[in-house]
Amino acid sequence: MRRKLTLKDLSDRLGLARSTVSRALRDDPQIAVATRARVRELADALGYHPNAAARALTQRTPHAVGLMLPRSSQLVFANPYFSELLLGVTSRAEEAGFPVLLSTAPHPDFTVWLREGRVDGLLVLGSSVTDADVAGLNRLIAARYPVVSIHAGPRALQVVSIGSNERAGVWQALAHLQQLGLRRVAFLSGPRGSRYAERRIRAYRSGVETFGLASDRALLVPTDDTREGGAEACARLLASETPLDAVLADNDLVALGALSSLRQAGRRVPGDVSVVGFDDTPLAEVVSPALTSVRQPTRRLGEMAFDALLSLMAGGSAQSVRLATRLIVRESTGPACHVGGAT
Amino acid sequence: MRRKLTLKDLSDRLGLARSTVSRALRDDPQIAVATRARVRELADALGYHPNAAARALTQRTPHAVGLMLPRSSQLVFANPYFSELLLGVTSRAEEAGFPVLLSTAPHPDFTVWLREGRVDGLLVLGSSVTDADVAGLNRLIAARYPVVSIHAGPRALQVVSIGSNERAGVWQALAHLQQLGLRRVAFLSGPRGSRYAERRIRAYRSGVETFGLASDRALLVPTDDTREGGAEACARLLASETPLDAVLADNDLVALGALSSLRQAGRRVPGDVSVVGFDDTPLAEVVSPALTSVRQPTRRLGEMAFDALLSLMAGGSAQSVRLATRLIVRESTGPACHVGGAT
DNA sequence: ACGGTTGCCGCAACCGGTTGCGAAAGGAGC
DNA sequence: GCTCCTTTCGCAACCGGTTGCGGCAACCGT
Repeated sequence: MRRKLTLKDLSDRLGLARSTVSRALRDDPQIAVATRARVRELADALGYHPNAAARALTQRTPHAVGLMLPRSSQLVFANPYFSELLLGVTSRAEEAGFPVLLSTAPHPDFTVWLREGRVDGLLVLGSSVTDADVAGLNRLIAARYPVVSIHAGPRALQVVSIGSNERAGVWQALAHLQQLGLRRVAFLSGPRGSRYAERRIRAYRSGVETFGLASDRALLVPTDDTREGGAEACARLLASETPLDAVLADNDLVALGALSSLRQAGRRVPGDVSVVGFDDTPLAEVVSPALTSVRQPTRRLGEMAFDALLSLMAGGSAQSVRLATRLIVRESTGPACHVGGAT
Repeated sequence: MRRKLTLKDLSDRLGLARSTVSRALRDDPQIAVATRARVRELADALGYHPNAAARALTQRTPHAVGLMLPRSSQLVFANPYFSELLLGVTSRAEEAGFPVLLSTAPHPDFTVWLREGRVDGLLVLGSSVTDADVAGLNRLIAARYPVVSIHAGPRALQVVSIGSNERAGVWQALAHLQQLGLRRVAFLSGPRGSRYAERRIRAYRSGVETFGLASDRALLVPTDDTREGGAEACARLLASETPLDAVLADNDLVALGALSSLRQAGRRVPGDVSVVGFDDTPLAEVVSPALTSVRQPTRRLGEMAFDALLSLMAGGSAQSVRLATRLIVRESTGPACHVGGAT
């Protein structure tokens, strides 16, 4: 039973040629209607489905798109942000009838899929592209393989990227804090060295300058972008006794970590320290105090990335896009209020 | 440039036969070492990779496994529980060198992948299998296609399933609440009609009886398993003035919803009402008060499911498994304390 | 009744690899 | 110098479909 049915099996039973059966199944008008019906009937009865590989060999039809995840997939899945992104991608992919091939494999392995024709296009998470990956990807892109990056990757990566305007996002947060009269704003950034984190760090630095906030090296603390990392970084910051009015986190998870460290240290939020997250994941409104966060149009990002890829795969062109971010103000930010506690 | 390289291209350039080139690339000892090197070199230089479809045609080697998501993929991605599951699956899949094909397509479409040979095995989420899907899946299974279900599906589904002992989980929660002296325990269940939800409802009912808790139809409120649904259901429950000591939620999201409704209604947690979640997602420890929750070995579930599938694909056998759950007690449950508020 | 259409269908080549087997080239042994 | 055995390759068939084109029968008109 497990034995695969082939066209030949059908044609033998029907006393027809393979080609005839093939055409009949594809509703070729060349074949008499009666014959078509007869073939279709047997095929249904036997549960026949043409072999995908064989069909792919002649019909150069699109098959699937690949989504390349970072090696540390744990990071991805732990962050609801990526869930949202994935949702955007898969929802569009479903509409287009494309399965999504997921891989946490190292990039080189993955790009092979493209060359092998297992996938017809590649979606990469810009933040997960390392310098070591750039060359391989650039080669693919130069060879006109469809590749789209979600968020910009390393500068050297010559790829269409769909991202949000992170610089503006950081600035929105800083402007908000400045308006609240907060000057000493720490940034719990992503891991030092990643282009992605460096980009936001630059945005933070220039923002600090632009808005006339306190510039202090001690206020920049890298994290590993996890909640635990955020908590630990924030705890270290507090332990260093650096004066602190507010914390801007690289993502919501880090912000949650900061919240718990602040609570442990007995600092009130937002009375003593305001906290701003990034991404505006569902977590933000769940936690208490509800998190002020820079909203990215995350799902839309996933959708647009897929659409861009689709266009590329169809032989068309696609442009890089920077979507706007928006600051969602909730309870975790507010003016400093030196009532209760010390003084 | 986009023109695909074929074996023939290589063989022509090298003045060798296709077969020789093919063998050389696969390091066949039949081929002289020098020749192998020469071939490999050119292949590398040209960036040649054999076409996956063509290769699949002759080598009946495993290619990928499919993960069948429910139609409402939004639900899946919104729940960190599934992220964890996915992490388990993909981490194992990566080790095994299997890409994971994701689909939110309706099941019939998906099972076709299996028949077409696009995937060599299928992982389904038991909770997302509808009665309409059962027949098709059973047919596949009867034909000895490798299928593994994560959590048990409908009773009629004859599939190997890897799940947790949900009945025990529900009982653990109820036992805990009983020990706290709480008798009126509401259950915010999953959607009525789904086999999955009904299973837990049965567990709840029998648990209520076993532990001598209050049995009241009004205490059973179905939700759609989202946070909003949980909030709304809990609000309705409160509005109905049904006396209430504790709430057991179908998952952590629902529990979070309940928390916010309770807060809005001015009920203290756990002073007035205790809340227990299910799944013990990362959310549980983030929210305040931190959520007591029934922990499922979620990631392990994903891993074991993949392993079972792998075994099936290798022609071996696999057994259904029920993993144990564990109650993680945090701040959201405690003895009733009628101090502050009314009376 | 006969040449010409038309409608259906089958032959065979092809997609891009893999593989069994036989043949040519080269070296060893005598 | 002539067998005989290896080593190294190439021929051809095959995997399971798709497709160009040609053949055959039935049917048409006259």
